[in-house]
Amino acid sequence: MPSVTYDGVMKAMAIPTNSRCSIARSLEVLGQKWSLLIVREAFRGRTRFAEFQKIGVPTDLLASRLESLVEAGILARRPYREPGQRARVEYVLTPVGEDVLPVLAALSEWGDEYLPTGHGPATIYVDTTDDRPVHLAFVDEDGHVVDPAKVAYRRGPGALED
Amino acid sequence: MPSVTYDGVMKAMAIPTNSRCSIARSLEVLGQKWSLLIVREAFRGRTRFAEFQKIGVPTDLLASRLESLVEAGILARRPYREPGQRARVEYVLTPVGEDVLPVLAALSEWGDEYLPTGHGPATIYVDTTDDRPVHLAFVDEDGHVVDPAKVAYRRGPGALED
DNA sequence: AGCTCTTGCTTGGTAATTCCAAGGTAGCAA
DNA sequence: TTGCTACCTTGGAATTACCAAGCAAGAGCT
Repeated sequence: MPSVTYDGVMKAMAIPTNSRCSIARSLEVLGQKWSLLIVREAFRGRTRFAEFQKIGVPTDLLASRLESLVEAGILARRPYREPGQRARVEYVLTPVGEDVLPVLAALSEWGDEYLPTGHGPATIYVDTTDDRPVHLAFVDEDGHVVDPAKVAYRRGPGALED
Repeated sequence: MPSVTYDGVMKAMAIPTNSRCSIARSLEVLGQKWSLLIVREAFRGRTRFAEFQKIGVPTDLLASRLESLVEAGILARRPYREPGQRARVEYVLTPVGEDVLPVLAALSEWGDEYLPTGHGPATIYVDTTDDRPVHLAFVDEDGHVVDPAKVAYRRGPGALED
């Protein structure tokens, strides 16, 4: 598993910003057009360039986004060779990439709630041990679910003035 | 509270896509540059144009994003008047907007984990009833926390053929 | 060897989006 | 009437995204 650091990503991507806000930092890699949809496809088991292409992303952007996602440690290039075929590379989720799932789930739940299609959710999240549906929630340190309306944003140790 | 529907948003925003994927639909409004950072500021209690400007968003984009967010029902325009001042409008989170918090929390937690600054998290999430920290987790229908590594993506009732 | 096919990208030109600096407007106070 | 402030517009340059076409490397076929 690659060691991914903020400075490392900034240096490699030549991004000038140095935001103290982790949302802003996350969005620098995940907030570009198509990035999260590519990660979504990776969660669906897609690994190859041609498979990712099916979602409609232009090929030049796909190449560029795959590079960024590999750079950020979300995807890893893995060589493979099918019998009688040439060696190729595929893109697989790393543990870092697997931890993006809550972001996808949060967007998914919000969209299903407030931008419904009338056909029901296209994707659901399940516990693979028993196939029962799960959903995102805020929990306290004891693992008890907390009413989201009671949850608020507070300044942490890394906050700057203002 | 405004009634926000997918078709309503699509019609109002003249967006041609009609994705079955709720992630893609959410990203049409929340995935534009600055949108989520503006919502983040709203959670920090910012309400006015000049306050939002401080995060560095160009004014023309800010005006445009505020309009989109109001259109999507995430923010609401509220007239106000300070003594001896003219009447103005401010932008406040609606219940729809408050439900975007898990998206911000998910991005925040991922960024703090994998793109750390070395100064600790700039923001934390707390239960306002007792000020204890909370975090996002997948829970099953009984409210029990599920190991995220065991959670997977499945096709739901609204999924199209592949 | 030569030809074709597929996958995984580049490249070149155009369209859309974002950025930046400047200006405009409405009301209030002097 | 002349500022002043908050909230935007506007024009134009820079960046980003899109689209069609092409290219390179290896495998299979003849």
